[in-house]
Amino acid sequence: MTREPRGNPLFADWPTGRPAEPGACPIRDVLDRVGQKWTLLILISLERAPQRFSALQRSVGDISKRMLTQTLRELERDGMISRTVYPTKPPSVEYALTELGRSSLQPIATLSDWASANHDRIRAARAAYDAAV
Amino acid sequence: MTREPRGNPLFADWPTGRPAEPGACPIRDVLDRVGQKWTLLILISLERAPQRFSALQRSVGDISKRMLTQTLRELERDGMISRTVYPTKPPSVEYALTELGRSSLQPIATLSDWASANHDRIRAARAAYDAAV
DNA sequence: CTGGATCCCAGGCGATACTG
DNA sequence: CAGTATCGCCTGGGATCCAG
Repeated sequence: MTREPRGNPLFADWPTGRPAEPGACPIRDVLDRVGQKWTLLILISLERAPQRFSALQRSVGDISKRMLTQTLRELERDGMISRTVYPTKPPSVEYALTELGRSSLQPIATLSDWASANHDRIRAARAAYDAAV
Repeated sequence: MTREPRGNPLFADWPTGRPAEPGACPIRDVLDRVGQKWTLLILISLERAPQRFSALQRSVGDISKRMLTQTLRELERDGMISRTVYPTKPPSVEYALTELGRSSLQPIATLSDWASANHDRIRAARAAYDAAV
């Protein structure tokens, strides 16, 4: 409640804009990932069962190979999923959630539940706002 | 667990790409908002106290007027915040969380807690991944 | 003081074609 | 099968100037 020199210390290294430390803020860091177009779809799809590249692509829907690869790489780098290569004649690669990845789905479910529960209110608010143009 | 014609029904209208229904999927809908660069900062900043435009701008940090205005509009449209104009000589406008907005901060806090708790693991995973180039 | 209008760039993302 | 490479579009978002 006291004065702060420039906003809340909490915010000090928040915005992504700061070129200082990439990944400085945990929340931004996680949110930037989760906010990406395909991340959640992939995580949820993998929650049902470990899957191979093409199965994943079919499961997720209309994702391009490019984005599937890219998102999988990022998730792998973050330790959310594992990638196992089986050196068969046509190579097959299986992706699976790690413990970390699985644990992330719990808080995400909380948010998702809120979204489902309040979506009607949001839509109503939008309709009202738009009507009031 | 049965066969689905084209992936999980859950995914049917998920991706933002679908021009069919904007806001068809609650989770995408909410996530697209929350994933935006400034949304969370503004919500959290307003949680501390209702604030006026310029106070908000200072509080959030290095946000431009453009983005502040835009994000506030979207949040207002979604019914997450309220906007009250006081017709003083130089007009002043106060923004505050609505009940809906306040309620959204709870699930967000859950996610945020997870992020804080696991950020070290994520950073470690990244370091390991990058080292293994 | 609180925005709106405009300009412009970087990056996200899709489509397509090629490879081990 | 599981990617990689390239291109090109479109949007997010910063900077700047204008207005009530």
